[in-house]
Amino acid sequence: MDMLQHIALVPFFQGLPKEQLEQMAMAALEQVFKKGQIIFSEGEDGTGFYLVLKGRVKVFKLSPEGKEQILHILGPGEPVGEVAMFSGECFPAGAQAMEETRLLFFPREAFVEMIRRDPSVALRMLAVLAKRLRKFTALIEDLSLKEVPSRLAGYLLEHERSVRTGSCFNLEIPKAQLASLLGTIPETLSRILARMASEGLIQLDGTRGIRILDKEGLEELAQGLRRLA
Amino acid sequence: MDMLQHIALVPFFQGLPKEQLEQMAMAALEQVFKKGQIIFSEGEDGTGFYLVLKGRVKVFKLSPEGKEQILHILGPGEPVGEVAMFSGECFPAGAQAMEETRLLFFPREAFVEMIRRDPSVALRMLAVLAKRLRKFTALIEDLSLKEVPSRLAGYLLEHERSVRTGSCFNLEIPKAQLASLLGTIPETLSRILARMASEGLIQLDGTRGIRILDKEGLEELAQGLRRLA
DNA sequence: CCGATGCCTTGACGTAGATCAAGAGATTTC
DNA sequence: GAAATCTCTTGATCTACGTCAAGGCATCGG
Repeated sequence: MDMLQHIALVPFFQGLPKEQLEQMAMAALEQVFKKGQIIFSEGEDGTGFYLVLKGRVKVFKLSPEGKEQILHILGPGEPVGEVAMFSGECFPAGAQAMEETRLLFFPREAFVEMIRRDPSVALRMLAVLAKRLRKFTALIEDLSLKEVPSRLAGYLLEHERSVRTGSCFNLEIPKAQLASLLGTIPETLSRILARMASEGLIQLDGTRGIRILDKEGLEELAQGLRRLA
Repeated sequence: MDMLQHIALVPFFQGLPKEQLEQMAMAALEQVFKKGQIIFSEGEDGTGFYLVLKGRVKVFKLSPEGKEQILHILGPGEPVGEVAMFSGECFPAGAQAMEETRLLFFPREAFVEMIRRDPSVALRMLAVLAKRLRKFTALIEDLSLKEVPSRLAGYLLEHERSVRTGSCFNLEIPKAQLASLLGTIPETLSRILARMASEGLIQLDGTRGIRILDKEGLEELAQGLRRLA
């Protein structure tokens, strides 16, 4: 599949005239990253942005003591590294491939030029950034106003639709990563999953399998209306 | 001072051709809010955005139990409520006037039209959203990876330049608000200020006065290289 | 098939910070 | 200028969660 095909399939570019797509395809540079490879590090200069074609990328912060907070996990069709590009400063966080990942890199100039030709591209990007701000708002709320069981319940309800097998589903990331996404550590996550299971909210099945037994209960937990015993 | 004058002075619109400014001035609606008045609430629909002319606005989240987390405090020249407008969903947080405040309201359509006429407006807005994302990243990092003394030290260093009187300066917000901005509560903030004072890092002077005695010490604290005893 | 390496779980313990409660200054109001 | 209200401080306690340490289960290479 050639570059133009790739780009045309990305929701972000849907509905754009063919010349625009061709122009972007010309400017784009495909890059492949192996699992665990660093895509960029906090503090580096951003001269453009990436678009995920395949795989998953985590964007994260590290504390001096080595604790990690995942800011978001991005999959196919989502842009990465655009904040540095638009604010004209360095990357505020690092990015790493969580699995074999293919990315397209777009230099800043090509993108700015595209906006000049078709301002609707700007509106799309504004919508993407606005959605991202909304997600960050939710994360801030979680970290500041909710406790871990609440956050976890929210996550489970949101990702119920992940990799299903039978009536259960599988977490699509290792538990250590989930802990880092929820702003906690693996030990705590493990304990809370066990408590949820013992209260009949969920059923654990092997390392990654989870079955939701009491959806309402989880929803109450997520909203802070209920607490674990 | 008429509307056009106001708009022309806002950094956000600087350098735009006169017709554009006139167009925006036509579309803008001035609104005045008293101290404490709600500008919009979480969950409402956003049909446009606001620009602060005078005063200060806080954007915040509330927990079911009533605890507040301030997301940011916006002053003259800064836009408010743009996330809802661009993402096409409801406001993700509430906004309230912290003092007598004058705002300009711009309906969504007028702004979109402006972008079509001059795409550079979109780039400015992208830069604003990107900077905001960066600030949220820092807040997430604070909440997840730093402890309160660290966050407070960072705040003091950033706002040293606020309202100065002599060699001290005054906090420009009440301590309860500062606590909410740092993701803690007034009692904890009070205790930590007292500890900083007893360690000779700062000197407290009345209700809002603060003098920084040991800037390096605060910087080490902010970076997590040092801890309070 | 078996040891090794990495992920996950469980237990005992420590601590930052929230909660509850009471008082001390400020600031406003009439 | 006294009363009332608001804001801040300080103390005693509680608790959610992190830390440290050890053991259980997987998956993988030989």
